[in-house]
Order: sequence, then C-alpha cells, then structure tokens
Amino acid sequence: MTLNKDTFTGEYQYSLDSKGRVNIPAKFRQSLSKKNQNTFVATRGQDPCIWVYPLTEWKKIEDELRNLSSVSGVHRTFIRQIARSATPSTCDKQGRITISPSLISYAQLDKDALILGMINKIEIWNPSTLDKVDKKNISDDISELNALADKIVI
Amino acid sequence: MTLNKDTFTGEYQYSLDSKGRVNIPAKFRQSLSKKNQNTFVATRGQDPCIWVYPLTEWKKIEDELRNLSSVSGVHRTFIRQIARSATPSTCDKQGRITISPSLISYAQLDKDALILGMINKIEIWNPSTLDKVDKKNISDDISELNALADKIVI
DNA sequence: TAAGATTGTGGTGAATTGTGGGTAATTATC
DNA sequence: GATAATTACCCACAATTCACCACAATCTTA
Repeated sequence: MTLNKDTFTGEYQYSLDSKGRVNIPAKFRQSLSKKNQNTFVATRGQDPCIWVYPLTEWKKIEDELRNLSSVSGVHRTFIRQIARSATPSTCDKQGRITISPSLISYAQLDKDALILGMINKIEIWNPSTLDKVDKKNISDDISELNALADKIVI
Repeated sequence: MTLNKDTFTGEYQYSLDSKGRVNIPAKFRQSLSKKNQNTFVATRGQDPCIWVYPLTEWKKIEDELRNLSSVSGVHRTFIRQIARSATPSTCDKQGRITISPSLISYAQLDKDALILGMINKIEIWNPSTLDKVDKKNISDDISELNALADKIVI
C-alpha cells in the first residue's frame, strides 16, 4: 500500500558507505513522483541532521530564497546558511544518493544512518545523536507542544 | 543532477593560483545558461567577500542601480561601491575566471578560496574570514534568522 | 516451502574535474 | 616603433567523481 505521492513515513537504519552514499528506502523511491527525476536535494537541518527534499519541494524553498534581498545582512546570512550546504543528488541505479563531506560532518554521521520519513521531507540522523536530542527536546518543549494542540487535530 | 538554470548551491574549497585565477565549480558551469556566454561579473560584496554574478544576472543589477536616484548620498555610495569594482571575466577552457588584484585584496584572499553558491550569485571567501563573520552574524541575528526559517523553510 | 523478484552493499573502470605551467597574443612604456 | 610586461589561451597530468556491475540478504508469491 502506498500513501500520497511525495509523502514519506517510517524509519529505516541503513549504512553510510566509504564513499558517502546512503540508500533511500525503496518505499520512499516508490512514492517519489516522476517529475522529481529521481533527484533529491540534501541540506542542513535545523537540528543536527540532514534534511533531504524531493527536487520539486526544494524548488519552492529556492524560490523563496531568490526573493530575499541581498541588501539586508540578515537575509544574506540566512541564504548562506541554507544554500551553502544544499547539494542535489540523483539516485544511482541501486537507489542511493551521495552525501557531501560537509553535511556528513555536520550531522556527525558515522557508519550507521537512520532515515526518517517526515511527511514532505526525509531526515538522516546519526542514531545516537537522535536519541540524545529527542529526549532533551521532548522534556524541554512540553509547553510548546501543548500550544500546538490548538493548531492541529490528530 | 542540476537544479534550475543559473542557480547555485553548495560549497567548494579551491585554490587561488599565482595568476589570480580561481576555478568555477563544474556544477556551477553546468547550470549556467548559454546566454551568459561563459561570462561572470565579479564585484565587491557587501560582506568582505567577492560576489560573482552570471552576466545576465548582473545586467539586472545594473538596471536596478540605474533606477536608484543619485540625489541621495547613500545611494551614490552604494552604487559606487558596487560599480567601480565590477569586472567581467570569461571562463577559460579549464573553467577558471581571473580575479582582479583589488578584489583579491578586498576579500583578503590568500591561497585558499571558498566558493559558495548563493542561489542567484556566487561568493568567494577567505575561509577564515567567513568563519569569523558567519559566526558573528548568526549569534547577532539569531532571532531574526529563526523568524525567517519559520516563514520559509518547509 | 521453494522459486523468483526485489533490495541493500561493496567494488571497479571510465570519464570528468582541478591545478600547474608554457606559449602566443595583446597591451603598455619609453 | 621596439621592447617589456601583462594578459589570454592552450596543453598535460593527477586526483576525484560518477555510472555501472555483481553478489548476498530479504521479501513475495505461488
């Protein structure tokens, strides 16, 4: 059974090989719509992990960035943070993408890579990092989570 | 895989050779559309770095500058900064452009040059300068940056 | 349960890319 | 107008990257 196109859920533990390649779960590849041309764009997440967008989804972000003015210092810093690490990568015949060395070090990736479906994007974590960050966030953010309840029904 | 034409992302560390040449990353050259005739325009950035525009993109900037009133002193200073140092340069067969000595000294470039994709333009930094400037910017403007992220990142 | 298909992982060879240097053409100087 | 200095163009090598192939483990299906 498949969900909507370009929607990702579930978690998978794969390995990062010596060339910086990680497998994209077969289910994710199947739900990826044609117009993405088997291509993802990886960039730094807000957390210490890698965010991987389908090409079309990334283009939305790109358009927003393009509309920011470089006269503003804050805008420049913002564009730099995101654009700098953004690297497009097409799945090879085996379904893997290549992660750039700078992203690997940003997410402190080692041999193991935890792949998470995050609805419209994919996250890649070092399993032990996620473990720590997750525990900390959940205890820190209880009040904010409660506020979310007003905005979303699940 | 390439994104939209004339869109630049990613970071690359290359060397500035004794003749003042720096390589333009192959990926950038590929995404450069034909009408640019392999030509870029380099000028002073608003930060201590060099801004490199594809020719066609530069022409848009020129038009915008033309429309700024010269009555305002602030405007004149702004135009002068950008216009006086703007130098066109065509890629040689190896994909390099030549940077003028005055721009090299403005950006305090040494042997290493860090090339950043900034969506519609390219930045060339001395790595150690970027490190300092970027950290300072991020800590100074963290709340504004977060606000932008909430608005734009998906 | 067995056969077939699919999926994840490692490695190999070919093509591309980055870098240094050399030669010709152009510009500047006296 | 001759010479020097600078600039632009081209060649060659080393390193990296990319596309492809092969195998083993897993899942599907009859």
